Formats: sequence, C-alpha cells, structure tokens
Amino acid sequence: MSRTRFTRAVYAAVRRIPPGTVATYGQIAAAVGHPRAARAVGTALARLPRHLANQVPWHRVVGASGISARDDPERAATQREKLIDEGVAVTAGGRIRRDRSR
DNA sequence: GGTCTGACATATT
DNA sequence: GAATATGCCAGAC
Repeated sequence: MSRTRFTRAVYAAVRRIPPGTVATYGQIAAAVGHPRAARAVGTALARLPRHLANQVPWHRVVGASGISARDDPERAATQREKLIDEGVAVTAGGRIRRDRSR
C-alpha cells in the first residue's frame, strides 16, 4: 500500500486544521517535517481515498494563491463552497482572505 | 527500479 | 501581478 509515514502525517496535520481556517501546502509540509515538500502534500491529497476524505478536511488545504485544483475544476468549486460554508472568506477568484490563512 | 507527473513553494526578472 | 527557473517529495506506470 502506498500510504507512507509522510502521507499519514499529512492527513494528521490536515485533520488538525481548526474549522473556519485554511492552511497552505507549504504549511502542511512544514508541519510534517518537510518544508520543501509542498508538492508531495499535493499528490498525497490528490490520491486521498474516499474513506479518508470523510475524515480529512482536505478542503481546508489551499495553495499559496488560494484554491488551485489544476487537475479538477469541480474539486475547486466544491472546496470553495465548503470553505464558504465553514465561514472562510473566499473571493470569487478562489483566493483566501489573509486573516483566515497564515 | 528508473522515469514522469503533479491539488506547490520560493526566488528572480 | 504574471512569467520563468529551480528544488523538493511522493505516487503511478
């Protein structure tokens, strides 16, 4: 199975994100001990299994410029709506207000 | 087991 | 702010 220690650490870190708050991939990567592995965080979440998607608030993880979702625009829309539903201020461009991130 | 791809970041121009 | 270049790590083939 592909879920490595790193991946599990990422899931754990994402789970620790407080509601109504978003974290960047860089922050997650740094949280698991790999400040330069933002990309790995992306792939790990991209291959996030459904059963884990239920317990991991992946929608709280955004890119440095907000929601990225270069692979699936639908995902971006879902993520944006979920964030808005949680009270996160997401602009029309998919960017997050600085007081909610960082 | 080597290579390509990718939900990225940071620095520089 | 946008475009370009480089580094980083894990997953899929």
